[in-house]
Amino acid sequence: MGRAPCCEKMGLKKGPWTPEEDRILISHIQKHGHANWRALPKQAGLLRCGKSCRLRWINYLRPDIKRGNFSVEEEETIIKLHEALGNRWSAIAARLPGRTDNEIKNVWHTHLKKKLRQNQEANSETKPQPKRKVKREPNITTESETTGTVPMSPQPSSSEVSSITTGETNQYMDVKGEPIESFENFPEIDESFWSEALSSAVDGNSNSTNEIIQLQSSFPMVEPGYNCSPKVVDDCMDFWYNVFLTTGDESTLTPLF
DNA sequence: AATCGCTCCAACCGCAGCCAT
DNA sequence: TATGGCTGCGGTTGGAGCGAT
Repeated sequence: MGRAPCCEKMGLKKGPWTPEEDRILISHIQKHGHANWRALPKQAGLLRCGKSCRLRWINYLRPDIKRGNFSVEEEETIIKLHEALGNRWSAIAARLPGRTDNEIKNVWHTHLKKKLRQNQEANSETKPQPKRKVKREPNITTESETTGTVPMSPQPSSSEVSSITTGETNQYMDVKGEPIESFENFPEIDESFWSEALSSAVDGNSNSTNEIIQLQSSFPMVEPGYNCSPKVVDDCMDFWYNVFLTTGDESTLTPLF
């Protein structure tokens, strides 16, 4: 795929915007809108690339931008949403009116990550591990801090899978109570399904949550055993728990019990 | 007053995905 | 189906600001 020439090759300006450039950009967008970012700087008479104009507008000049420090409520919302959605800054920003993805990303890296780590350290010293394991995004763990990699939907660890076994024997049972030796023929679900479903559920898209409900009714979890793979069961439970974390609606926890 | 080190944030870079042809 | 153009997104960086020494 061909790439557009970069600003320098085109003789365009980079770096901080001047008040005059801001004024020109605002004035042009107010008069003509921003249907075509690539054509905009030329039309407006700015020596900037479209990308730079778009970023300046979205992150700084837009009239609905909320300036100033984040409130405690906003920070808590970001933490909850990040736990549920991972590094999907634009998705998080969509739920915080007046805040941009760039701003949220910055506040996460400068304040919240640190704050969360301190909380986790404090909790691990004082509290025993909860029985119900919450799937956390790996970028808030010590490991990802060092690697910097952020997979969206981490595979459950062996300990997570074993959390739904029949206790001390570590043996999975089928609906008849017979031991399951292999999950080879059990249905599996693509990881992206869950992240998509969670986004939709949080957005209030009932079609998506209906899909999960149908999935659960196909694979009941309240039987003496499970007739789907442990991973599907675990993902179902994590899905509802993440919806609860994001929406705060306790009724979403009902399918867990 | 000068320097150093750290924090914060605006802006850039490169890639992925969508859409038109 | 393949290709090219464009936008949007997430990761990263550079430098201004500020406090400590």
